[in-house]
Amino acid sequence: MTNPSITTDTPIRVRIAPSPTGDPHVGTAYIGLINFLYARQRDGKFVLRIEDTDRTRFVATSEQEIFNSLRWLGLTWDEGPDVGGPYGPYRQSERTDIYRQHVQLLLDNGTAYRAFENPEELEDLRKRQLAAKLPPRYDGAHRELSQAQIDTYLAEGRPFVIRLKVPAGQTTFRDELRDDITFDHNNVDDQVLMKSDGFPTYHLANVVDDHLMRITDVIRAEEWISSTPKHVLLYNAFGWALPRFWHMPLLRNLDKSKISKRKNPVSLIYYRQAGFLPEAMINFLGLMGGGMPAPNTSAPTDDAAKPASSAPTKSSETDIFSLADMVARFQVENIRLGGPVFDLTKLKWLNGEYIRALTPEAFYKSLRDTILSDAYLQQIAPLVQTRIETLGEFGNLTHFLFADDIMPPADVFIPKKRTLEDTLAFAAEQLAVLEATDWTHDALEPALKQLGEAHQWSVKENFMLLRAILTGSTMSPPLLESMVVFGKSRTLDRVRRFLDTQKKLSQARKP
RNA sequence: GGCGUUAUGGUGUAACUGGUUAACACGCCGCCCUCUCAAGGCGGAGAGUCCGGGUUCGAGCCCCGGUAACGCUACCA
Repeated sequence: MTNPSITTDTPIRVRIAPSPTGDPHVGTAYIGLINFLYARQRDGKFVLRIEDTDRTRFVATSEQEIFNSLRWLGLTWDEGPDVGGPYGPYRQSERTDIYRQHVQLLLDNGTAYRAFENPEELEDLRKRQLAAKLPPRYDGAHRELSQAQIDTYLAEGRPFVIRLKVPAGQTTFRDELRDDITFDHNNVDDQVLMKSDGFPTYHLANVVDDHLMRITDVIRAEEWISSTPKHVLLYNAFGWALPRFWHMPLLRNLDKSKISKRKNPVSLIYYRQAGFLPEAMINFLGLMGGGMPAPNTSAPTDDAAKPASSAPTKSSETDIFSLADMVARFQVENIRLGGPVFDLTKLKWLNGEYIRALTPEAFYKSLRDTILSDAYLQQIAPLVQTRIETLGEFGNLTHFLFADDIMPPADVFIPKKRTLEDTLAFAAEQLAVLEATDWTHDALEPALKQLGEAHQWSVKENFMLLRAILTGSTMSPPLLESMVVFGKSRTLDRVRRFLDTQKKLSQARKP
């Protein structure tokens, strides 16, 4: 009864499917790298698909930033929204008809059904279940509605979702890195496949697209393991062959939790703007989870006989390698499954190695392309023109835009009439507002002022605190303009680091 | 709570198909070099492989049972 698997001679096709909901994520780059390598090593195709089915979280600039960041790292794709390809469109928002047709198939063959509850009712159900200490999941109330009832609801124009009808039993699937994994269907929810707005959820879109795009290997993050049974059920419901599944470990914060912006910079834009070299970044990602054998271990078997008077292996031979090296030697099946900590300290060391390896010319060029680019300097110049009397003073006022270790002393950042605690609490509020605001002067100003009013902080106190955090001083070029120039990801990182450091300081003070 | 996954120094990894004193790198400490700081060189501390059983002449690798961490548990992906 199980579907035939993808056979070994099917041309390899893999994909990454990022969501344009914010800054491009290091996790996307990591999964992208593994997919890229897998395809390149097998003469396969690497597809980029944009999963923009969640209208509520959609960020307009995000897609382009995803393109830019992946290209910056050298992870180029063979098919995608911008380069086209034989299985397009590659943007899910442009494939809604396809999903609608396919979900109709499921409705027709009885593997899916309409459910007419609204979000409030579902939330209610959830709360009741939680209160009764039951696992929160859909109770299947509309699983077996009569045709008459359905028609009535439809005639009323009542909104509905389409859910997967999970049968009794269990599903076992093979994870290429872990062998068989079994889930009892008691633990698989009747997943929503089509939202009431007519857009599919990830689960439906992902299966339909992977099949239609002839994806042979689904290489994605471990967080998807729990929903794989739903996907398998969907493949079965359509009568399609299963792809191979490879679930990669999740990148972690220092405390081992899933990597998050609260605890670690995760934006690829941040890394680019903060002056990390793409070669170092991609190298570092290649270190995560292993999979990269030492250069001489996989040597042809013939000369394995000789003792190979093993000279101490230099770090430059084991930890430092290029994307091309990875294509040549990386082995996905050797990936270690423990979640690797994304350790900035080692990334910075690696980046330093790459910087030192540059010729003086190349080093100068990379400075001029990034931290000292014409574009950057041109944005900065107008901010200081009226504030300096000799050109030599340029650095006095702009040093914070070129430095990475800004930390204001307490007497600078705490307003006269505020306590340390209040100030830090307010700064945390500022961070939350900044995270949620478009990075333009016109959006930032009202957002910050509104926050100040809500907490009875004067504009002066409000802006001065932020100024202190960003510049380390109470005197600087105009705050909002400076923030815009400095960029969202680096500004947020600076505020987060400030809060983090202050938190550690106050903890150290307590005992 | 339920389900799933994972587990080697602080961190990233290595250890052939069970085989000897668990290796390399980052970080940390010390020394050398040096006008300073880096870089570089040399050296050091730091794990007995999550815990408890078992199989075996022999277990980080195999088996059983725990524990912990993480993930999922949405009309998000």
